[in-house]
Amino acid sequence: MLNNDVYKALSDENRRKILDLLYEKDLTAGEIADQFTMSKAGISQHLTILKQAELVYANKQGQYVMYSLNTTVFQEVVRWLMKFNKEG
Amino acid sequence: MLNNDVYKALSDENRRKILDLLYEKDLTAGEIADQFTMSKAGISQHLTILKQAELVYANKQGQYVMYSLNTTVFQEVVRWLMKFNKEG
DNA sequence: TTTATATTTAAGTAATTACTTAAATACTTA
DNA sequence: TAAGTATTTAAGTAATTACTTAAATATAAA
Repeated sequence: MLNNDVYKALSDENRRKILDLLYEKDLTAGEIADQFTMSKAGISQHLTILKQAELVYANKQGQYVMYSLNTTVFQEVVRWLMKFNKEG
Repeated sequence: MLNNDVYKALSDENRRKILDLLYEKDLTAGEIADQFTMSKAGISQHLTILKQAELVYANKQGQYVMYSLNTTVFQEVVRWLMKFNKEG
């Protein structure tokens, strides 16, 4: 995991929205795409970036790919940001 | 403050390094630039992006501009990230 | 007031990013 | 096996980003 990949992944509004959706529940690529006006291919590319940053897991289930959050990487970002935060 | 500006600002490695430097102590634009191989103009542009995201303050002191952290905005980012964090 | 120093702004450019559509791949079901 | 559905990959493009150098602005000091 490259630290830079995580911040780059988080820098896109659509990708942050994907994370918000996955926070509610696990979703297939198609279910995620349904929440956007963008093409499925575009969403697939965003999912690849999130996967590479290790912010999400992808599990093939038959012809579907189920996406879920990988919460472990968020910690590192929070840890770095927390040091700037008055409230610790 | 636009939320998106903050994530965009944090997505660049050089800008994160600037924040790390300012965490140690307040610095003038020139002192910051001295820590990089990049041109002073390039650093000035990065500082503008950090200012716009309200991650730093800029205070003119004579011919110098003293930069310092604005810690308040970090909180919002931490708050969003924390929800994804098991330990949050 | 001239000269030097600090910083920003402007203009241009190369690289990267976020998309698109079309084609390919993988699986399911008739 | 053929056809349908889900997803990814490829190829192309427009917009954005991160830089550069040169010029402009502001202050300080000779």
